[in-house]
Amino acid sequence: MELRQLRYFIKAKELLNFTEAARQLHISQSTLSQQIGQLEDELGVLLFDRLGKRITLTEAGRLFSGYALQSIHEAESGLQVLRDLNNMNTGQISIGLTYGLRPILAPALIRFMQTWPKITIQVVLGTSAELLDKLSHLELDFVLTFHEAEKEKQFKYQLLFESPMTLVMAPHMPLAKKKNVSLEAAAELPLALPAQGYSTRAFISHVLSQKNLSPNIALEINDINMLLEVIRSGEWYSILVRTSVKQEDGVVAVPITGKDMHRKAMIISMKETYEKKSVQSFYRLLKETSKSMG
Amino acid sequence: MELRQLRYFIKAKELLNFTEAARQLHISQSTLSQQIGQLEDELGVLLFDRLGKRITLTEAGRLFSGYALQSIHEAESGLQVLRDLNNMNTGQISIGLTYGLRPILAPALIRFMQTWPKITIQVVLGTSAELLDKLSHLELDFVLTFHEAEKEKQFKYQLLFESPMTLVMAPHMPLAKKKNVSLEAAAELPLALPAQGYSTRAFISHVLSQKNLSPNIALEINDINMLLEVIRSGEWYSILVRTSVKQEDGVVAVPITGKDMHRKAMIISMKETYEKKSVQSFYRLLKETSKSMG
DNA sequence: CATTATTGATCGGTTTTATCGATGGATGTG
DNA sequence: CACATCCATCGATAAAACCGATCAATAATG
Repeated sequence: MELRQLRYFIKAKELLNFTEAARQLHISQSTLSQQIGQLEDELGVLLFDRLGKRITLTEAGRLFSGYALQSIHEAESGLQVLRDLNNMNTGQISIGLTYGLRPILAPALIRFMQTWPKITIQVVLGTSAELLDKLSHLELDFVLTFHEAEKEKQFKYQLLFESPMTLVMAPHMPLAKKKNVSLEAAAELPLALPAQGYSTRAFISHVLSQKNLSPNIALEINDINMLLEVIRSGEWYSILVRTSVKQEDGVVAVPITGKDMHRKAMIISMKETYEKKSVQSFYRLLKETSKSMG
Repeated sequence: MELRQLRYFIKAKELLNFTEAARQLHISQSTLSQQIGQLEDELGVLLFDRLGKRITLTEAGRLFSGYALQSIHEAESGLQVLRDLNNMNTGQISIGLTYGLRPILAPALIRFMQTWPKITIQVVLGTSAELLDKLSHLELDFVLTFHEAEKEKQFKYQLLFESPMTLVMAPHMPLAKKKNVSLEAAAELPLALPAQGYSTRAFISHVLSQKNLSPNIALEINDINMLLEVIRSGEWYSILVRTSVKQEDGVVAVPITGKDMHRKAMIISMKETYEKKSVQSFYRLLKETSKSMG
């Protein structure tokens, strides 16, 4: 059993396709097939079921993959520790980001890349659930998302800021001059909301159902920028976290009243794994950037 | 970086002697030297300081070794999981044992070897501190020891039984017929005690100093059997946990009064690491064996 | 202090093995 | 039914792990 074989196995497990996995690993398909076979021989069990051309993970493969992943991760953490020790400042950071928090990451990202030019950064957009799943599989260094639910034991949570939910509309709308607006009033309006799957949408649905309100949802859009464009037209209203809306978007955001009508922006990372110097530095940048937010 | 290299590194780190490490790894010294060198090249740091013929771990080596060990351990846990899944019932168990608990392990060991004939068992005798150190370095599956001090977060504790401290003497001594005896009385007697380093000795010293008693220690012996032999002569008394003394030893054990005068026999293992089926079975045997104890 | 033994690094040469391209069988797909 | 796609297998090749011999440095010994 060698780390090389574990790496091959993990990639094959992720893609469930030897040909593609071999391509991504920069080896030939035959090599991958042989190395997986060799690993299976050594372990004494099949890791994949070969049903003709399709392959699926066996129960053994599922059990083993967690340990394989952890083994690889420990070795790479060791490497990273030594890099940090020597201030090599190289390596990669993988960040999970939900759509609503994009405006937060951008400025921090720019400042980070100026101080850590040799670090490669990968940003993965996705839903909160998807990203936390990736995080727990050690595919991400941390996740930036809104989070109010109960905390899981395996994760570490750092609060960045709290931000109120706002009713978003074109500047010329009558409500635009109000200091705030009630959720009940908002539910009556023709709404254009982020599509299902977005954490903001789930949050809105949750608070509405708690108050037994059935909103007037006229439009669902998969993209925040397009959503804002639609709002600017003045036909519809939307409900978004205030920090999702920037000044230059040309819309007005009026806070919605109520004690639960604010969201908590969090950095979520794995507890009890080595945290690279560069990642720690990124946390500081995010917290500084966030001071003015909320 | 491959597991092979990590295994070589760990062995070299343990022995701080490449020649001997290579011998134990069944490879030549030149191979070990090359593989360590290759690993160091890849990591970009020296893991060992070469001061002529002596080698010592560098700071980098110290940092890295924890991750290397963990990486190897995860891979081997994965292997063990699959063996358990297939009821292969092979492998090795390493047990840390303190002297005072030898009588507990022996019967469980015999029954275990009857039901799990293909499992190799390694028993390591040592002081509690030594063994817990080995445990935390994943060199042992579990440790069998008396333990009253506070619990450490990384360990899991399973209570086997509690057993009173007793005054041990030859059967013909006057005190031998008493139901119990006070610590104060015991401190006056000529005592033959286990030597420094034994957990029982540390415990005795601790309770005596708490009561401001200075005992009359006439003899210190490094071996429980020899200690008992000396006691049988009738010249001295000793203080031991009751379970350390068997019927056939030909001595009498009279409980010492006082609420803290009993010791807790524990199974201590690592939290959050995979526990082999065979080890779990060993726990059950130990608990059954212990029911009659205390 | 000179001698000897021991240790780790290095250098060719050998063996092992990881890898590749080609091929074939199996299985979906149009 | 032809066709594309996927994984396993085979022989050949390149890479690497490994070994024995040797050397320099150092510790141990008399």
